Amino acid sequence: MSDMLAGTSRNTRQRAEVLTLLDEVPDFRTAQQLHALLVRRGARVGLTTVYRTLQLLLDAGEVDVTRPPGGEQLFRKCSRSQHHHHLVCRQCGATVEVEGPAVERWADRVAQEHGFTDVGHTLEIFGTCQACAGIAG
Amino acid sequence: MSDMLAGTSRNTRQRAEVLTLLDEVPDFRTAQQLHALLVRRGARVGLTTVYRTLQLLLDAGEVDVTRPPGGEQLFRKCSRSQHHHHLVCRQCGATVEVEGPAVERWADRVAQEHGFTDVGHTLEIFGTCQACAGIAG
DNA sequence: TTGGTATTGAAAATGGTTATCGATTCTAGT
DNA sequence: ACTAGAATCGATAACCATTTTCAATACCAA
Repeated sequence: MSDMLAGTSRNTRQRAEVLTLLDEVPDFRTAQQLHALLVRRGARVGLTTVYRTLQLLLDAGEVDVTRPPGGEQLFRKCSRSQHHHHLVCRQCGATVEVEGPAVERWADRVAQEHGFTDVGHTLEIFGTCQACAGIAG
Repeated sequence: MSDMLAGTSRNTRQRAEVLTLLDEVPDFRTAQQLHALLVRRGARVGLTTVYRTLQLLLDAGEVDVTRPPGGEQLFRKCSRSQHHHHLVCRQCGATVEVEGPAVERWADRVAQEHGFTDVGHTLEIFGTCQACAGIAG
């Protein structure tokens, strides 16, 4: 697992299980879904530990989180660590990483024009992917 | 209150109180904050009713909702009913309505290119407004 | 006015997420 | 290896925003 976390952290079996799973699942998933997947494959990891590890990975910038309108938090280990956004299927969580340099500039400019500082933004695109449209279309 | 809601709905005192308050508060507020404001001014409205009325107004497209990372839902009656986005102060909820036609087109094009249908997006800019920066800057 | 129905709201339930805390496990030092 | 000390685990309880329940009430058409 190398040094997934800085400072005083330990490489435990549980964290390795969560990291391995995240590498295998390409879609956005809830913490509870990830925990269920771990249990199903026989990995003995508590739900609490899944939440904690995801929070650690979030702080380390190793995973992304998004929250669809009316839904719970979704986690995903993205291929790129740089700033980007997502196109996410509402049904299955299938994800496409997208970049929008023009959007970044636009958001920063708008905020600056109104005297806002310490600016950040959230931008996610939600829809139904081709596979899910074919099933329940 | 006129016909704020279609179909079988009634013009109750409680709904009028919530609507009046929303017209007076220019910033994004949580349901609980709005309820507290109502109680403070002597309006006898239950928290449940505030939640329910906000949901009705949401369905009717009369109020907007946003959810800052790690926070609860924020509600606001916007001046324009057409699609737009917000620049919101993390501290006080001060809000600026903004439009980004280029962003809309970009989001729809990206989704279409990947075969997604029934597409929507969330885009909000969060920061610290000038007033709050002056207080705790 | 009156009857039927939508609405209210206090209280309880819900459900995702976080805190507790004793048991366990890793790591460094010897 | 052994041991001490700290980090981690995880079952359980707590948290808290939001929703549901359901009996009492308020609205409105006739």
